[in-house]
Amino acid sequence: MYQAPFSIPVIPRGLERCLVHYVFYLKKTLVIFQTFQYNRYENDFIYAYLGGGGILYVGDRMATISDVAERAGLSRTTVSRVINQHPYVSEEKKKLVKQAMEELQYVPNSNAQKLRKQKTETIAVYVPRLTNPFFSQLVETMEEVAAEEGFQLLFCQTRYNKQQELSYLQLLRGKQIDGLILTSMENHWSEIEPYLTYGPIVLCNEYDYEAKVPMAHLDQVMGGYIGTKHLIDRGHQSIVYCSSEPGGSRVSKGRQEGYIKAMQQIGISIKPEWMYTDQFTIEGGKRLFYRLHNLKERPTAVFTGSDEVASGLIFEARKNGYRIPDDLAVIGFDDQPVAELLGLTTVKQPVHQLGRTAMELMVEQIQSSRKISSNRVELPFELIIRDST
Amino acid sequence: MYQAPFSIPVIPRGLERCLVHYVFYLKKTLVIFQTFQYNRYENDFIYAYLGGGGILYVGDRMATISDVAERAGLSRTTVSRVINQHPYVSEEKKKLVKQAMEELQYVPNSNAQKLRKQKTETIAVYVPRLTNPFFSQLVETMEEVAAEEGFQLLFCQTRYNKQQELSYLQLLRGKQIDGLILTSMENHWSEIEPYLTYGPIVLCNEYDYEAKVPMAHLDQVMGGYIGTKHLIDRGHQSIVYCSSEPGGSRVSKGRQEGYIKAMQQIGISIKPEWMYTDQFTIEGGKRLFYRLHNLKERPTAVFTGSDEVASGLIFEARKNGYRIPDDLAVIGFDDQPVAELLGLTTVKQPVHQLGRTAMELMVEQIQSSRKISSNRVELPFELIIRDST
DNA sequence: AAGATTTATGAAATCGATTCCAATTTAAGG
DNA sequence: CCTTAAATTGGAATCGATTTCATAAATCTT
Repeated sequence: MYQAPFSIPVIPRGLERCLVHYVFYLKKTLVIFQTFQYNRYENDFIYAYLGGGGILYVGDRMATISDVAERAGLSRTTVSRVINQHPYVSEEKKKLVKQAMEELQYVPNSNAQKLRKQKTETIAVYVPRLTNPFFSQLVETMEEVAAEEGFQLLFCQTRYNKQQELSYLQLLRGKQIDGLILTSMENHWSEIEPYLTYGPIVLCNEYDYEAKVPMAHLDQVMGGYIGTKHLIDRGHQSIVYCSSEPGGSRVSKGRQEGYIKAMQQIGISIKPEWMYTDQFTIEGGKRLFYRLHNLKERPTAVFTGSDEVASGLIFEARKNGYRIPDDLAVIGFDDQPVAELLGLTTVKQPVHQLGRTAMELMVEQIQSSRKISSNRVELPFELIIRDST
Repeated sequence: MYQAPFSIPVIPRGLERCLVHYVFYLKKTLVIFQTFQYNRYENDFIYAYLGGGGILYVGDRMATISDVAERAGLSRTTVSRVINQHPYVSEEKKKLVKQAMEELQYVPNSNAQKLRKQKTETIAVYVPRLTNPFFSQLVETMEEVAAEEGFQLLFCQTRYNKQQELSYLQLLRGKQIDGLILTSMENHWSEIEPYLTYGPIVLCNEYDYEAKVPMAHLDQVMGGYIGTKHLIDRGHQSIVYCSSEPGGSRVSKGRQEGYIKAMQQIGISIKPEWMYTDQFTIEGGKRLFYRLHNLKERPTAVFTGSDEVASGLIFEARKNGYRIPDDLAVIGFDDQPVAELLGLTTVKQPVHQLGRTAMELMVEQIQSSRKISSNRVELPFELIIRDST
């Protein structure tokens, strides 16, 4: 190993960074060797800069509460009291502190606050994927409500992945978030329940009657029923069901139950080739069309679990000369913006209300310390009839 | 004030919570008075429970690194080394530590880590609003890349609000995030630049040639030009321009510039009533239709700054008996999923690549300590011709 | 075999806030 | 004017981790 031909002074902590930055700024190469073993891995003093350009911002050390206290000639305690709006601080000192904060451009280090206060003012939202307009609307609303209430939103996509979902649950244990909203559930509730010890969980859209937690959702059985019933009322008998969500989600199970209920009510026995549960995108809708198209006995109507699937299906059907709804009636789900544009009959979900309610339940939960209630809010569906049925 | 008829023992910190929880569990009412004045506001000992029900989870105290150290019969330092995968820990002790962590279900408190390490592994993304599919796609991709790289995503909507945007910038100063990605900019760059001292900022979609920060964006002038040129090539002369973003954004300015360039190239002088800059939703597209419909001299083609506006416009036009593109040609922007469904000609933005590039630039920026480069990545547009022109 | 490295470990300091506890001053009550 | 309660203030402990610094044991070098 290279042996420096001169003795190297110990560089005080903090200074070494500045040195490197300065040399970087001068566009020179700097190599500092220090032989103390611990430097090797804990704070690597060996730097080499090998070219390039750009402007370097070496930030000043951020002002801390101690700086403010010193400048104001008061104790940290008093400054903290001003920050947190405690009573029992005289107007006079309050003004001194505020001025010092202003002058130093002081902003409290939120990690220190979180550590000490043991709360984070952050709520995580788990969504399978964001590009589904249903979920992006949900998240948009939730962010709005959270912001109103002074909370931040940590955003996670589970990508319909069980393992991903479980790994994100660790955020609760690591005290990184105050609470968790699940908009879908890949794992069984019993897998998730233990995490309640570490903080509140709220279900939104997704639901489970076993779970003793607040939830905002819709009666999916009713949703499936309403949609199917509408198709039946239009005179259809051979109706295909295609759900939007994979896995063992209650949501899709409920919808399917509603479909079956409606069909049985008029005494139609359901053929196995009428059930599809693996499509949940526009592309999925297109694929669905070809599957149906190739059936010996083609259905006359399709109940889809999302407007995305419905639009893909209609798109591909039209391309193949089908007239909608005469050759094939299609009903969607959600009432996404695209539904209006395409004249799609659909079962409307009150997304805004859903998101708002869930977030409000969460905030309430957090603010009422650790009391866990199982407040269940069920919102109504609405059938929007357009031209596709 | 109520005077307790007996002396009340001082309740040790920590126990009081448990007491309350236990009494709650028993569904009794408990009132604890303590007369020490400080309790009044700093930690309120006065509880009263007045009914209700539910299950109470009184979490165990979370295991800390000290607990792990004690159980393993080692020091905190060694445990920390195992957590952070430092070398110089013998296999034997490593196993001891891992076992202790397992047994205690230990998860490090991330706030303590952030405080000590002075980094948060969290990146904030500012988006004007999420329900615009362009932005939701962007965020989806960014979250994916961030997750790959081990970062979390804090999600903020600025709602096209200058003040909101500035207030969110404080997150950087409060060390709550390692970096910030802006997908739109309400404020002038000079307002934002000072915050660079506190951490890296990356521009995505939005851009500003003055800003010496990494950015991933598209040549919006070219985008505006390509779209307009296409309409001109189709034989149109009276072309209305409608941009998707309000405010002084470079993006819309650039696009407008491209439009003007294309028009001037063939010697058409632009009428003031051909320029609209305040519509950016489906509803906005509908409104736009009526404005155009009421003009004495109706245009034959419209260049819109987003597929949303374009679809609203087409929807309303068709409702009023227009044939597209014969009576009115419309070109969109973005190539959102809806464009294909509606057969909308559009200027496609490579959203995935845009989001991925921006996030990669950010991660690189964070990992290369504080070196600030002005790496600018410009991605290409693509014209997608369908049936609306 | 002596000196120089490398490996391995832990006690104590530190990150930047809040909370506890004690002490002092001011106001209210009788 | 004395007693009691309320209003102020600050020093030290604490939150739960990482990093510094010191020191000892094992391994190389020559």
